[in-house]
Amino acid sequence: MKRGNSSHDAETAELLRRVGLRLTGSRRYVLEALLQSGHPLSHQELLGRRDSLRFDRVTIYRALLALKRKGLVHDVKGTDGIRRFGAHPTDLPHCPGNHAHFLCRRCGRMFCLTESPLPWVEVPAGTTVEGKQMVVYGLCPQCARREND
Amino acid sequence: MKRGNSSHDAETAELLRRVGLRLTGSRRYVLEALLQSGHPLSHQELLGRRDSLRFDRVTIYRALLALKRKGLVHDVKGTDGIRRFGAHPTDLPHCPGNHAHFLCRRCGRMFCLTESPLPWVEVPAGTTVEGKQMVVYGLCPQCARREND
DNA sequence: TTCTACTTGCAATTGAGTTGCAAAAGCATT
DNA sequence: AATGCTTTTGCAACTCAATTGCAAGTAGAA
Repeated sequence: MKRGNSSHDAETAELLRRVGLRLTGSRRYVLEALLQSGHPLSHQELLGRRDSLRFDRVTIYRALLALKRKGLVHDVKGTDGIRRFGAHPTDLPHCPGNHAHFLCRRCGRMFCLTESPLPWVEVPAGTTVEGKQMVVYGLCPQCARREND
Repeated sequence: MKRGNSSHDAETAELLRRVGLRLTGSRRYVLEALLQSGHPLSHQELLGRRDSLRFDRVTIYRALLALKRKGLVHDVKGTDGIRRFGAHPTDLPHCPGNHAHFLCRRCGRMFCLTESPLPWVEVPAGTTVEGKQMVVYGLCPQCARREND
Protein backbone atom coordinates (compact mmCIF):
# COMPACT_ATOMS: atom_id res chain seq x y z
CA MET A 1 0.00 0.00 0.00
CA LYS A 2 1.36 3.33 -1.09
CA ARG A 3 1.91 5.92 1.61
CA GLY A 4 3.46 9.29 2.27
CA ASN A 5 7.10 9.73 3.13
CA SER A 6 6.52 11.76 6.25
CA SER A 7 8.61 12.11 9.34
CA HIS A 8 6.31 9.95 11.45
CA ASP A 9 6.07 7.08 9.02
CA ALA A 10 8.23 4.69 11.00
CA GLU A 11 6.72 5.82 14.27
CA THR A 12 3.15 5.09 13.18
CA ALA A 13 4.11 1.63 11.96
CA GLU A 14 5.78 0.89 15.26
CA LEU A 15 2.80 2.15 17.24
CA LEU A 16 0.29 0.17 15.23
CA ARG A 17 2.36 -2.98 15.57
CA ARG A 18 2.78 -2.46 19.28
CA VAL A 19 -0.97 -2.42 19.93
CA GLY A 20 -1.63 -5.32 17.60
CA LEU A 21 -3.32 -3.54 14.72
CA ARG A 22 -2.65 -4.49 11.12
CA LEU A 23 -0.63 -1.93 9.20
CA THR A 24 -3.10 -0.67 6.67
CA GLY A 25 -3.01 2.50 4.61
CA SER A 26 -5.94 4.17 6.32
CA ARG A 27 -4.62 3.60 9.82
CA ARG A 28 -1.17 4.84 8.89
CA TYR A 29 -2.68 7.89 7.27
CA VAL A 30 -5.00 8.73 10.16
CA LEU A 31 -2.46 8.21 12.93
CA GLU A 32 0.13 10.08 10.90
CA ALA A 33 -2.22 13.02 10.38
CA LEU A 34 -3.17 13.16 14.05
CA LEU A 35 0.46 13.07 15.10
CA GLN A 36 1.50 15.77 12.66
CA SER A 37 -1.41 18.08 13.37
CA GLY A 38 -0.92 20.28 16.37
CA HIS A 39 -4.55 19.81 17.39
CA PRO A 40 -7.36 17.22 17.39
CA LEU A 41 -9.04 16.60 14.03
CA SER A 42 -12.60 15.74 13.09
CA HIS A 43 -13.55 13.06 10.62
CA GLN A 44 -14.38 15.83 8.16
CA GLU A 45 -10.98 17.45 8.54
CA LEU A 46 -9.23 14.14 8.00
CA LEU A 47 -11.15 13.58 4.78
CA GLY A 48 -10.40 17.05 3.52
CA ARG A 49 -6.63 16.80 3.66
CA ARG A 50 -4.85 16.67 0.34
CA ASP A 51 -2.93 13.56 1.35
CA SER A 52 -6.01 11.65 2.45
CA LEU A 53 -5.49 9.32 -0.53
CA ARG A 54 -9.25 9.33 -1.04
CA PHE A 55 -10.01 6.72 1.56
CA ASP A 56 -13.69 6.09 1.95
CA ARG A 57 -15.51 8.07 4.66
CA VAL A 58 -16.46 4.89 6.45
CA THR A 59 -12.91 3.59 6.36
CA ILE A 60 -11.71 6.75 8.09
CA TYR A 61 -14.39 6.33 10.75
CA ARG A 62 -13.37 2.76 11.33
CA ALA A 63 -9.68 3.60 11.47
CA LEU A 64 -10.44 6.21 14.13
CA LEU A 65 -12.48 3.73 16.13
CA ALA A 66 -9.70 1.16 15.97
CA LEU A 67 -7.07 3.65 17.11
CA LYS A 68 -9.36 4.81 19.90
CA ARG A 69 -10.09 1.26 21.00
CA LYS A 70 -6.37 0.60 21.30
CA GLY A 71 -5.76 3.81 23.19
CA LEU A 72 -3.56 5.43 20.57
CA VAL A 73 -5.83 8.46 20.34
CA HIS A 74 -8.33 10.23 22.55
CA ASP A 75 -11.56 11.84 21.44
CA VAL A 76 -13.84 14.64 22.53
CA LYS A 77 -17.36 15.48 21.49
CA GLY A 78 -17.48 19.23 21.03
CA THR A 79 -20.32 21.55 21.91
CA ASP A 80 -21.00 21.55 18.17
CA GLY A 81 -21.74 17.86 18.34
CA ILE A 82 -18.70 16.91 16.32
CA ARG A 83 -16.23 14.32 17.54
CA ARG A 84 -12.57 15.18 17.25
CA PHE A 85 -9.61 12.88 17.73
CA GLY A 86 -6.21 13.80 19.01
CA ALA A 87 -2.85 12.12 19.48
CA HIS A 88 0.13 13.55 21.24
CA PRO A 89 3.55 12.05 20.75
CA THR A 90 4.36 12.71 24.36
CA ASP A 91 1.21 10.97 25.57
CA LEU A 92 1.60 7.84 23.54
CA PRO A 93 1.16 4.96 23.77
CA HIS A 94 -1.18 5.41 26.71
CA CYS A 95 -2.64 8.73 25.68
CA PRO A 96 -5.09 9.61 28.39
CA GLY A 97 -6.48 12.77 26.87
CA ASN A 98 -7.10 13.69 30.44
CA HIS A 99 -7.10 17.41 29.87
CA ALA A 100 -9.54 20.14 28.87
CA HIS A 101 -10.10 21.11 25.22
CA PHE A 102 -10.77 24.47 23.66
CA LEU A 103 -13.15 24.75 20.70
CA CYS A 104 -13.26 27.90 18.56
CA ARG A 105 -16.84 28.61 17.54
CA ARG A 106 -15.64 30.55 14.47
CA CYS A 107 -12.96 28.44 12.77
CA GLY A 108 -14.00 25.17 14.39
CA ARG A 109 -10.49 24.25 15.41
CA MET A 110 -9.97 22.41 18.67
CA PHE A 111 -6.91 22.71 20.88
CA CYS A 112 -5.74 20.54 23.73
CA LEU A 113 -5.29 22.46 26.95
CA THR A 114 -2.69 20.06 28.22
CA GLU A 115 -1.85 22.39 31.08
CA SER A 116 -5.35 21.93 32.50
CA PRO A 117 -5.81 18.40 33.78
CA LEU A 118 -9.41 17.57 34.54
CA PRO A 119 -10.38 18.06 38.17
CA TRP A 120 -11.67 15.42 40.49
CA VAL A 121 -15.45 15.45 40.52
CA GLU A 122 -17.65 14.40 43.39
CA VAL A 123 -20.43 12.02 42.31
CA PRO A 124 -23.31 10.42 44.25
CA ALA A 125 -22.49 7.21 46.10
CA GLY A 126 -22.81 4.13 43.91
CA THR A 127 -22.00 5.97 40.71
CA THR A 128 -19.40 4.44 38.41
CA VAL A 129 -17.30 7.03 36.62
CA GLU A 130 -15.85 5.74 33.34
CA GLY A 131 -14.54 8.97 31.97
CA LYS A 132 -14.98 12.69 31.71
CA GLN A 133 -14.41 15.48 29.28
CA MET A 134 -14.33 19.24 29.46
CA VAL A 135 -14.81 21.60 26.56
CA VAL A 136 -14.09 25.31 26.81
CA TYR A 137 -15.49 27.27 23.89
CA GLY A 138 -15.21 30.76 22.50
CA LEU A 139 -12.81 32.41 20.06
CA CYS A 140 -9.22 31.42 19.44
CA PRO A 141 -6.68 34.28 19.37
CA GLN A 142 -6.74 34.57 15.57
CA CYS A 143 -10.53 34.60 15.31
CA ALA A 144 -10.86 36.97 18.26
CA ARG A 145 -8.65 39.46 16.42
CA ARG A 146 -10.68 39.19 13.22
CA GLU A 147 -13.96 39.55 15.08
CA ASN A 148 -12.80 42.97 16.31
CA ASP A 149 -12.14 44.37 12.80
CA MET B 1 -54.19 27.81 25.48
CA LYS B 2 -54.97 24.80 27.64
CA ARG B 3 -52.31 23.82 30.10
CA GLY B 4 -51.62 21.56 33.05
CA ASN B 5 -52.50 22.53 36.60
CA SER B 6 -49.09 21.92 38.01
CA SER B 7 -47.35 23.45 40.94
CA HIS B 8 -45.06 25.55 38.81
CA ASP B 9 -47.72 27.01 36.57
CA ALA B 10 -47.66 30.50 38.03
CA GLU B 11 -43.90 30.44 38.34
CA THR B 12 -43.35 29.64 34.68
CA ALA B 13 -45.68 32.43 33.60
CA GLU B 14 -43.86 34.90 35.79
CA LEU B 15 -40.47 33.78 34.51
CA LEU B 16 -41.47 33.99 30.87
CA ARG B 17 -42.94 37.44 31.37
CA ARG B 18 -39.87 38.63 33.21
CA VAL B 19 -37.55 37.81 30.31
CA GLY B 20 -39.92 39.22 27.72
CA LEU B 21 -41.13 35.99 26.11
CA ARG B 22 -44.74 35.57 25.04
CA LEU B 23 -46.67 33.11 27.17
CA THR B 24 -47.33 30.29 24.75
CA GLY B 25 -48.35 26.74 25.45
CA SER B 26 -45.12 25.17 24.31
CA ARG B 27 -42.91 27.46 26.36
CA ARG B 28 -45.00 26.94 29.46
CA TYR B 29 -44.92 23.23 28.94
CA VAL B 30 -41.19 23.03 28.36
CA LEU B 31 -40.16 25.30 31.21
CA GLU B 32 -42.63 23.55 33.49
CA ALA B 33 -41.24 20.15 32.59
CA LEU B 34 -37.66 21.25 33.11
CA LEU B 35 -38.50 22.76 36.49
CA GLN B 36 -40.39 19.69 37.66
CA SER B 37 -37.84 17.19 36.45
CA GLY B 38 -35.01 16.61 38.81
CA HIS B 39 -32.54 16.45 35.94
CA PRO B 40 -31.87 17.92 32.48
CA LEU B 41 -34.07 16.62 29.66
CA SER B 42 -33.41 16.01 26.01
CA HIS B 43 -35.73 17.06 23.21
CA GLN B 44 -36.74 13.44 22.88
CA GLU B 45 -37.60 13.11 26.54
CA LEU B 46 -39.69 16.26 26.41
CA LEU B 47 -41.67 14.90 23.47
CA GLY B 48 -42.23 11.58 25.16
CA ARG B 49 -43.93 12.91 28.27
CA ARG B 50 -47.62 12.17 28.59
CA ASP B 51 -48.44 15.83 29.18
CA SER B 52 -46.53 17.06 26.15
CA LEU B 53 -49.87 17.98 24.56
CA ARG B 54 -48.52 16.72 21.23
CA PHE B 55 -46.61 19.85 20.37
CA ASP B 56 -44.70 19.54 17.15
CA ARG B 57 -41.08 18.41 17.42
CA VAL B 58 -39.87 21.61 15.87
CA THR B 59 -41.92 23.71 18.24
CA ILE B 60 -40.28 22.04 21.20
CA TYR B 61 -36.86 22.71 19.68
CA ARG B 62 -37.73 26.35 19.21
CA ALA B 63 -39.13 26.70 22.69
CA LEU B 64 -35.90 25.32 24.08
CA LEU B 65 -33.85 27.72 22.00
CA ALA B 66 -35.93 30.67 23.18
CA LEU B 67 -35.59 29.69 26.84
CA LYS B 68 -31.88 29.19 26.38
CA ARG B 69 -31.46 32.53 24.61
CA LYS B 70 -33.11 34.26 27.56
CA GLY B 71 -31.02 32.41 30.08
CA LEU B 72 -33.88 30.53 31.72
CA VAL B 73 -32.27 27.19 31.04
CA HIS B 74 -28.79 25.86 30.46
CA ASP B 75 -27.81 23.13 28.07
CA VAL B 76 -25.13 20.50 27.71
CA LYS B 77 -24.15 18.38 24.77
CA GLY B 78 -23.53 14.90 26.09
CA THR B 79 -20.85 12.48 24.99
CA ASP B 80 -23.71 10.74 23.17
CA GLY B 81 -24.15 13.82 21.01
CA ILE B 82 -27.54 14.62 22.47
CA ARG B 83 -28.28 18.05 23.87
CA ARG B 84 -30.05 18.21 27.19
CA PHE B 85 -31.60 21.22 28.86
CA GLY B 86 -31.87 21.88 32.54
CA ALA B 87 -33.47 24.46 34.80
CA HIS B 88 -32.99 24.73 38.50
CA PRO B 89 -35.39 26.74 40.62
CA THR B 90 -32.54 27.83 42.83
CA ASP B 91 -30.49 29.03 39.89
CA LEU B 92 -33.21 31.03 38.22
CA PRO B 93 -33.56 33.55 36.79
CA HIS B 94 -29.88 33.70 35.96
CA CYS B 95 -29.24 30.00 35.74
CA PRO B 96 -25.57 29.66 34.98
CA GLY B 97 -25.42 25.93 34.58
CA ASN B 98 -21.89 26.41 35.75
CA HIS B 99 -21.45 22.94 37.10
CA ALA B 100 -20.44 19.51 35.85
CA HIS B 101 -23.01 17.02 34.52
CA PHE B 102 -23.14 13.27 34.83
CA LEU B 103 -24.44 11.17 31.95
CA CYS B 104 -25.38 7.53 32.45
CA ARG B 105 -24.40 5.52 29.41
CA ARG B 106 -27.02 2.87 30.18
CA CYS B 107 -30.27 4.71 30.95
CA GLY B 108 -29.26 7.94 29.26
CA ARG B 109 -30.29 10.13 32.16
CA MET B 110 -28.26 13.19 32.95
CA PHE B 111 -27.76 14.68 36.38
CA CYS B 112 -26.46 18.06 37.43
CA LEU B 113 -23.47 17.81 39.73
CA THR B 114 -24.25 21.12 41.34
CA GLU B 115 -21.65 20.48 44.01
CA SER B 116 -18.93 20.55 41.37
CA PRO B 117 -18.52 24.05 39.99
CA LEU B 118 -16.38 24.15 36.88
CA PRO B 119 -12.75 24.99 37.53
CA TRP B 120 -10.88 27.94 36.16
CA VAL B 121 -9.06 26.95 32.99
CA GLU B 122 -5.89 28.51 31.70
CA VAL B 123 -6.10 29.39 27.99
CA PRO B 124 -3.55 30.86 25.56
CA ALA B 125 -3.23 34.65 25.55
CA GLY B 126 -5.74 36.32 23.25
CA THR B 127 -8.32 33.59 23.60
CA THR B 128 -11.89 34.63 24.37
CA VAL B 129 -13.70 32.16 26.60
CA GLU B 130 -17.46 32.29 26.16
CA GLY B 131 -18.39 29.22 28.13
CA LYS B 132 -17.43 25.76 29.18
CA GLN B 133 -19.00 22.46 29.96
CA MET B 134 -17.93 19.29 31.64
CA VAL B 135 -19.50 15.89 31.22
CA VAL B 136 -18.69 12.97 33.46
CA TYR B 137 -19.97 9.67 32.12
CA GLY B 138 -20.41 6.15 33.37
CA LEU B 139 -23.16 4.34 35.23
CA CYS B 140 -25.65 5.89 37.62
CA PRO B 141 -26.18 4.05 40.95
CA GLN B 142 -29.28 2.21 39.71
CA CYS B 143 -27.70 1.07 36.46
CA ALA B 144 -24.43 0.15 38.17
CA ARG B 145 -26.39 -2.20 40.44
CA ARG B 146 -28.19 -3.82 37.50
CA GLU B 147 -24.97 -4.26 35.56
CA ASN B 148 -23.62 -6.44 38.37
CA ASP B 149 -26.48 -8.92 38.26
C1' DT C 1 -62.19 44.16 18.37
C1' DT C 2 -58.50 44.91 15.33
C1' DC C 3 -53.83 44.86 13.94
C1' DT C 4 -49.21 43.25 13.71
C1' DA C 5 -45.29 40.87 14.94
C1' DC C 6 -44.21 36.65 16.72
C1' DT C 7 -45.11 31.61 17.00
C1' DT C 8 -46.60 27.17 15.34
C1' DG C 9 -47.09 23.01 12.36
C1' DC C 10 -45.72 20.62 8.43
C1' DA C 11 -42.62 19.01 5.00
C1' DA C 12 -38.29 18.85 3.39
C1' DT C 13 -33.33 19.07 4.21
C1' DT C 14 -28.76 18.78 6.37
C1' DG C 15 -25.02 16.38 8.28
C1' DA C 16 -22.69 13.20 11.60
C1' DG C 17 -22.30 8.70 12.35
C1' DT C 18 -23.53 3.52 11.69
C1' DT C 19 -24.53 -1.09 9.48
C1' DG C 20 -24.49 -5.11 6.17
C1' DC C 21 -22.20 -7.32 2.77
C1' DA C 22 -19.20 -8.77 -1.00
C1' DA C 23 -14.59 -7.82 -2.73
C1' DA C 24 -9.82 -6.86 -1.45
C1' DA C 25 -5.77 -6.95 1.37
C1' DG C 26 -2.73 -8.11 5.52
C1' DC C 27 0.06 -11.55 7.31
C1' DA C 28 1.42 -16.07 9.08
C1' DT C 29 2.60 -20.44 7.04
C1' DT C 30 4.14 -23.47 3.79
C1' DA D 1 5.78 -16.69 -4.12
C1' DA D 2 1.79 -19.35 -3.55
C1' DT D 3 -1.89 -20.77 0.04
C1' DG D 4 -5.44 -19.90 3.23
C1' DC D 5 -7.53 -17.66 6.97
C1' DT D 6 -8.92 -13.41 9.08
C1' DT D 7 -9.37 -8.64 9.04
C1' DT D 8 -10.23 -4.54 6.48
C1' DT D 9 -12.13 -1.80 2.75
C1' DG D 10 -15.58 0.37 -0.32
C1' DC D 11 -20.14 1.03 -1.45
C1' DA D 12 -24.90 1.80 -0.64
C1' DA D 13 -28.36 2.33 2.36
C1' DC D 14 -29.80 3.81 6.73
C1' DT D 15 -30.54 6.18 11.48
C1' DC D 16 -31.21 10.04 14.07
C1' DA D 17 -30.56 14.81 15.96
C1' DA D 18 -31.22 19.18 14.51
C1' DT D 19 -32.35 23.03 11.15
C1' DT D 20 -34.89 25.74 7.54
C1' DG D 21 -38.75 27.84 4.73
C1' DC D 22 -43.22 29.02 4.53
C1' DA D 23 -48.18 29.46 5.13
C1' DA D 24 -51.56 29.46 8.81
C1' DG D 25 -52.48 30.61 13.59
C1' DT D 26 -52.07 33.29 17.94
C1' DA D 27 -50.42 36.51 21.90
C1' DG D 28 -50.61 40.86 23.39
C1' DA D 29 -50.88 45.87 22.62
C1' DA D 30 -53.69 49.67 20.87
